[in-house]
Amino acid sequence: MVEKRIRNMEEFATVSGISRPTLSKYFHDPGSVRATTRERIESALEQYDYRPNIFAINQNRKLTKTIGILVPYLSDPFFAEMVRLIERLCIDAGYWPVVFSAHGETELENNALATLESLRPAGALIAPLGRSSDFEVVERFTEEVPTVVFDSNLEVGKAFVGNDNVQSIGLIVDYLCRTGEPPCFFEMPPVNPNANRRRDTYVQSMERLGHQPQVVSVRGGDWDFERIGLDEGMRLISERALPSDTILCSNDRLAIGLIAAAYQKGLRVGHGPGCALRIAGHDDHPWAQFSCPPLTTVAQDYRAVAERSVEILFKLIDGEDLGEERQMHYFQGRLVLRASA
Amino acid sequence: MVEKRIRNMEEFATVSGISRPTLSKYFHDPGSVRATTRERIESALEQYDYRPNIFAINQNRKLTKTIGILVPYLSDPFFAEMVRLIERLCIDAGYWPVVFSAHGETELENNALATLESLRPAGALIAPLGRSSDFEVVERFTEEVPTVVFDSNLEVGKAFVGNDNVQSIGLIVDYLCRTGEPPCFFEMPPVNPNANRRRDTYVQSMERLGHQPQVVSVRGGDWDFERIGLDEGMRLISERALPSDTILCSNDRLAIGLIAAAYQKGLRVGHGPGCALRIAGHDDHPWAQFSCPPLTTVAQDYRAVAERSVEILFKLIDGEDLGEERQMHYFQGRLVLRASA
DNA sequence: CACTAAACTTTACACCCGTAAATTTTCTGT
DNA sequence: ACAGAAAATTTACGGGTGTAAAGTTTAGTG
Repeated sequence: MVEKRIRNMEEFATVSGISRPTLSKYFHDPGSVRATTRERIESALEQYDYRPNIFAINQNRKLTKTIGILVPYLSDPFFAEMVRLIERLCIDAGYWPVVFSAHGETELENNALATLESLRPAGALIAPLGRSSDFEVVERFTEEVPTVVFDSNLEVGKAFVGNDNVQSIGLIVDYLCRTGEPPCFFEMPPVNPNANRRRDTYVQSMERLGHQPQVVSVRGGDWDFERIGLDEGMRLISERALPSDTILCSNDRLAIGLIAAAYQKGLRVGHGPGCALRIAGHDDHPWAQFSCPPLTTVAQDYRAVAERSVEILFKLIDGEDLGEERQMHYFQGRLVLRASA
Repeated sequence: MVEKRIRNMEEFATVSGISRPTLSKYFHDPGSVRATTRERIESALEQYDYRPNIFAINQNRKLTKTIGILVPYLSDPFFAEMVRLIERLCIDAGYWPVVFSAHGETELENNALATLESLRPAGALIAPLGRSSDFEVVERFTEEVPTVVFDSNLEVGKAFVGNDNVQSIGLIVDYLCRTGEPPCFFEMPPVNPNANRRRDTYVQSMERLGHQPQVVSVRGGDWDFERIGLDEGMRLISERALPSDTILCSNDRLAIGLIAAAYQKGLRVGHGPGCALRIAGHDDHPWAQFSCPPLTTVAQDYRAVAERSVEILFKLIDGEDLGEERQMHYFQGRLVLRASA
């Protein structure tokens, strides 16, 4: 590595003895220049530390290599895991993923979308806040940027990829009814369409099986799900307000909080003899297998959702026609039987 | 909102009746133009949807408003939480945080640093991988970009902010020795300097108190800590290989896995009568309070670390002289007594 | 109303790279 | 060795904004 700092492509052209337009071609696609030229450039790159200025590049390219990823709450292990998978797929495809979190707030989601749009990304993968999203803002964004919506099905963009909540909730309700007392449904005020869909499906599934649906709704409006599960769970147990000894939670985080509540109240959770409660969740969060007892739940197919989302986005970016209809891809949940129910 | 799309600042200058240099000043700092002018600009902004092109802005500014945040593993709840706090502080200060994760891999860390550097950020807050970081790459980065290192004290950059592991481990070792059988130390191959420091401090603390230190090291080299805690915990319990009934884990994630192992082996964890094991952790991870039983641990001061890191970075960015010496800020841990030990 | 400082406008150039067009060099196959 | 193709070079312009310099308008003061 030589002392001299290269400040722009012009200088690098001088020291490498390659013309600037050829260098520009090379940096855009190394395969587009002759092998001998490529070797000369690359040996120069080893001597002089130079990288093209990203801002100047993107200013002129209609199509940047940026892909925006927006999630409602990055500290939620579900989204953390989805982002991890998606990022990897983007990187491996030569894109540059940029992650934004709405931190659960409408205003920050709008900000993130605005910032993202001004980055002129090739495309975006977004999981909207849902209920508290500013619909028109999100819609306008999707009209400007090729976008795949995942997880939370806000009716915008050209495609949606997510979990088939009707199938997955049906699966676990069937299981719970088949193996013990029919479940009640434990939920908090829904933050997105998934939560509503899950509750409605629970009700329908119970009715289909000839049982009386019983929904337990507790307060709490932020993203601190385990806390809500714990606090409200403690209260419900104290007040003996749970209408069934089998509790299906709207999601795993709530279930983990509820399991903690049961533990602290001295109630044994599980399906064996001597157990007072059965608790089941939904999602198969990364932490679900480490609760005590491990959580029976329905696994969302994280990898399938991530892969299909990215796949469709790449098609959109490549200008492939996906037809007039808005595409919807639902992946089936998979029953994960552990000790809690 | 009017139909016509504004394509650049020139056009916006025409429609708003304000000259382009004044607009440029306004977008850089709204307070730098006269109130009447500001009002005219802002009323025009309501009519015409215009935002300056980020790429063109940053191409000319030596100092961008971008702040890079790099963590070793974004799905780790500790880092997810740190990123959440840091992002908020940056946004509130008018900066534009960009988050990168090394996904636990040296190569991706190097990539992220390279990408980040080419963004010409005003500054960066990085938690290096540590042991598997490419020291020279990280060092070179910190020479180019004002950087605050947090959590993992790689000896680079102008400042480090993190937890005082000597104090915090001393605290919990004291507590455990005072209230029951002296602890053994449960660790996996250290991924960063913190893990080493914690083990060494454990050994010293035990010797200081006149006890025989006993370190249980298990294999496992990735970031799947709970899994390691569970699998190796099951093995150790089966083989009766734990040298003490009190186990201090290198971090909370390991402890949560170990608690799950104890539960699955039918061992009661806690400090009451009838308990077979005491298990303690370190960090006060967001999930520590929801384990069964809730985890006794030492809380890192997340907020203090985030705030001090950002504060120092802003000073660095403002060109304040922090002196020749590399600054090191250690925050004290706080004992969090719950039911597990 | 005159004076002054602050704020604004006009003009012009810079930043770094993409890219098109015309020209020259190099490679490929016979 | 030679024609034709492929690839490189030279030249030139454009993109959207920052910013400096010089000139003009505005606001504030007495």
